Amino acid sequence: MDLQKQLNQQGMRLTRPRQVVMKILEETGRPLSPQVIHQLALQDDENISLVSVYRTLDLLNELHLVCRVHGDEDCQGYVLSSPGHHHQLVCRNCQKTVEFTGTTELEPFIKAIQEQTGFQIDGHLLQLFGLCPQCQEKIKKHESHKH
Amino acid sequence: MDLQKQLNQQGMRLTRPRQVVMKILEETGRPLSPQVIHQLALQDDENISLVSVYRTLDLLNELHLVCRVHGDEDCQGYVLSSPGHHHQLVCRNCQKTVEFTGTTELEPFIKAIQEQTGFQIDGHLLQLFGLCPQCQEKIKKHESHKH
DNA sequence: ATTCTTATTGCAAAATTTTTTCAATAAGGA
DNA sequence: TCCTTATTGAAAAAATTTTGCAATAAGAAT
Repeated sequence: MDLQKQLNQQGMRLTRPRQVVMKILEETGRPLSPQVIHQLALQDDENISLVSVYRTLDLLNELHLVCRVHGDEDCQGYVLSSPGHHHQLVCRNCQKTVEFTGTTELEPFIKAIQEQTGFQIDGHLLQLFGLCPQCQEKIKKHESHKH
Repeated sequence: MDLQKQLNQQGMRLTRPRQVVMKILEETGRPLSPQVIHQLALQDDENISLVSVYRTLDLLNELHLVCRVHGDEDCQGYVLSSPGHHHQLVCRNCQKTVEFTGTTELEPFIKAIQEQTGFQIDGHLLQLFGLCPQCQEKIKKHESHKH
């Protein structure tokens, strides 16, 4: 559904800051911190405030239009996410992030843990890390130059 | 291996703050923020500084003796983690956290994603959420009282 | 035990990040 | 075009994290 409608239905409004944040996340396709989003907006001559970036990210997060991505050390970083349950696959070199699904494939695994631990499992957080095709190439070339 | 030895081998020292942080994490078995760890220490009459808690957590994290746990909204929260690759299963009611292994079971799944996306996957973050046995009981009782 | 070296601490201050307040603005239904 | 009010931006407050440095104490050596 259209963001405009989705917001209006709930008495909310599609404002400039919200459009800008969405656009930046769409175009970048990488996890971005509030600060970085703000700077990119300024570079784009969109004078939105950092405060609005925070507020917008909170909102989009509640609407499940973005999700957080967690690195090993740092947390923080938001990427767009499609409706429904998805997982993130992040390039550890360029941070490009793609979604993938597959809760079904996880089911038997989760069932097993459930039985082992007695926990009643009802949610999960799964992120994969690796090298995207482009970065694999880059690094291959770089390696060959060394020798 | 013994923490004392592990530190000394690398020219580091087992200090009071480090012992205290470890002890609190061991006893609590739940993800704790630096602030909370600090307060628990003070309650225990261990006058360590918040700065040391931060520094200790960084250190333990590098040594892979603790790991971060990420909630849906917030990040932040450290729990002990055993050597080797483990995953965390967190009770969404009481936060009690247990580890589980099972990278093997994940392999075929990861392979599939790898082929779909062209990424070369070399790491992952997996956390499960649910209710621990005790909280399941509590909630069951609570429910029955309502009716 | 005692001494010596230096890793580590704690404090104070700085830097950074996030939240709050509130008047001014602008989104969008009427 | 008007009207209501959700949302914004600016400033300030609050909270979190990092840094500099002198004092301390861990642990190896004597």
